[in-house]
Amino acid sequence: MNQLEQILQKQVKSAVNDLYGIEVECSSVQLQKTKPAFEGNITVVVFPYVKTARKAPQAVAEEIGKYLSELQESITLRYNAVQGFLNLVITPDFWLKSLEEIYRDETYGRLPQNGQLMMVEYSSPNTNKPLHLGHVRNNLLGYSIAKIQEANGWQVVKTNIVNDRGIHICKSMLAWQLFGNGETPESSGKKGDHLIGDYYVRFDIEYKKQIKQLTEQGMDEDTAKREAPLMKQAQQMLLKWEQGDKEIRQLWEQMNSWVYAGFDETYRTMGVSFDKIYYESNTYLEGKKEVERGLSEGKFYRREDNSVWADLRQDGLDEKLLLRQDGTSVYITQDIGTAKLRYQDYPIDKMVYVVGNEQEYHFKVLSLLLDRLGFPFGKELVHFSYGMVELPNGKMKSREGTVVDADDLMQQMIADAKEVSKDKVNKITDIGQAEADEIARKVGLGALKYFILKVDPKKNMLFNPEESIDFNGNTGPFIQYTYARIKSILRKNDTEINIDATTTVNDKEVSLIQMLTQYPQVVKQAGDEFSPALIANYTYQLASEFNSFYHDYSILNETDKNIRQMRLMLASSTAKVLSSAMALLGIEMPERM
RNA sequence: GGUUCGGUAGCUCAGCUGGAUAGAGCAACAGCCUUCUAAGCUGUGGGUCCCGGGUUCGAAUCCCGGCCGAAUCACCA
Repeated sequence: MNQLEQILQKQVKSAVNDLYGIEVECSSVQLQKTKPAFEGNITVVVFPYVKTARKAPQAVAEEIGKYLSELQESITLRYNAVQGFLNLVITPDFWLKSLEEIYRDETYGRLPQNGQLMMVEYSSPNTNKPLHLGHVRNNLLGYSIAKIQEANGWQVVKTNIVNDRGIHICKSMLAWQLFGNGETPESSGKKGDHLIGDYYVRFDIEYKKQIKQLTEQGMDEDTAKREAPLMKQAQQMLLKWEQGDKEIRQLWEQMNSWVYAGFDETYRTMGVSFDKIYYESNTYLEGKKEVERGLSEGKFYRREDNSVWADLRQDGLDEKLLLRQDGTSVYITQDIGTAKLRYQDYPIDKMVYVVGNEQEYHFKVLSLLLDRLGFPFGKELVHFSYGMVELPNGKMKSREGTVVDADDLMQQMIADAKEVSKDKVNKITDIGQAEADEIARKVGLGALKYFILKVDPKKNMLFNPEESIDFNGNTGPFIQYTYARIKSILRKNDTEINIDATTTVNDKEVSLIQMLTQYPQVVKQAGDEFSPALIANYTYQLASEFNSFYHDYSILNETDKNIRQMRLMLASSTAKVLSSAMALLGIEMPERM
């Protein structure tokens, strides 16, 4: 709800009351942006009043229009009525005042602190393989959501739960032990996470060989999978890990440290960060304790085989295993422990889990279990569920080698940006190699981030590795470029930026100002709906609108001083909003490109 | 099979809390740089908004029923 809408809703409310005796809520007054085919900035939809008014839509629109334009405090310059649509042209004075307010507001678009704390969990990698495109979507969404909620007044704690234990890690460790010959990141020059990932793949290859061998000897496949020596060894290793075997723990710590160094580098390149990192190796025992407590309080039950279960049938779900018969914990058990520790560490008012939609069932169960265990936050948790990234031939599968590696992808994007910008940047003669590299980095990553974030998070999205991500059109670089052009103008301006109340504004200027006034609502809505895509699409429209204005009108060469000043203010405000909005997406803006 | 989500231009996506003639980008075609950065701007062509009913002044949008696709319903995480 911005100022324009507030004023008009109030005025329309009193109009229909005075004219027809209809009582309406301000919020029920329907306003929309005027379609380009008609003259006007904003349109009042009068259909809701025609029945009670017992007049034709056209007449009602005319009457309300007349009323609005004749008010003492009217902001309506002209109006026209078409069918049931009342199109209003708002006074230049109103637009100029709005522009100046935006220009002067240092924190435009940000809501004041609401005094509440939101924790956002995202990323949550396994430590047995490097990050891929699926993780990239997760990380970008998580980081952006954190920024957006901050702008909406929340104190945000970004957190990461690292899945650093379990059979999958043992597989990598075992393969390294058996086939690694002591290879290290240093000795091989590989990034730590990639090194470990290679051994995870190696395990799978050798494991499959063993299965094949066993089935050829006449064993059925399921048995072969269980009986393969490698699998047995991996399970053995997991058991030793749980028992705290020194040698295994040491190996585990060694390999994890390599992976973390690799992840840190990926996160740094991606530009995401965390305020607090949790490790499942530290939280799963807490989870087991909570399950034991629930058991003793009669909230869960033990089967004859010693396994522990929760009965969720009354909630429309099924029974859920919480502890295996050997007492080891499962995925959900760890999440219970992690949740408990987090609430011990922080006064969390809202907990958000950025996790793919494949885990919707999991979070329904988690919510119910936490609630049942007496945690007041159980019911309130938010599973920010996003869609998968698909390749042209379907889902990414690590085993089939169809994953798009995060590091490779980012480097490729930066290289592409370098290629594209080579000629263009050369036009600006004083850009050196260092700045050129920095520009390529921002542009390449900007293209990637925008490409991913502009899509509605709920939906699955398609990535075709064969087609490079665009740098033209509805893209990150388009917006960065618009920003760089404005900054170029502002650098060349040496006059003070002020505004004169008698200045005129043309259609394109009004359109731009109007779009700028919508920014706070967009931020609010993006926060309410957890949707960076709303920010992305708004930013594109704003940049697009500016480019059209830029093409048609000169700023620095405008001879009318008042108009020039107003345009400088408009350009500056546009740059401010563009960069503010892109920051909410985690996208950096180059000053030149 | 149950549940959830999706189906809009050749492709990738907006629009979905009901409003005017359904929008962008890419791709195709035609124009615009001696003028603040052409990663830009302007124009042309391109649609059974999956199908069928219903609700009403009005439906891509809401409801019901189909069809198609995805996810999930693990002692994997």
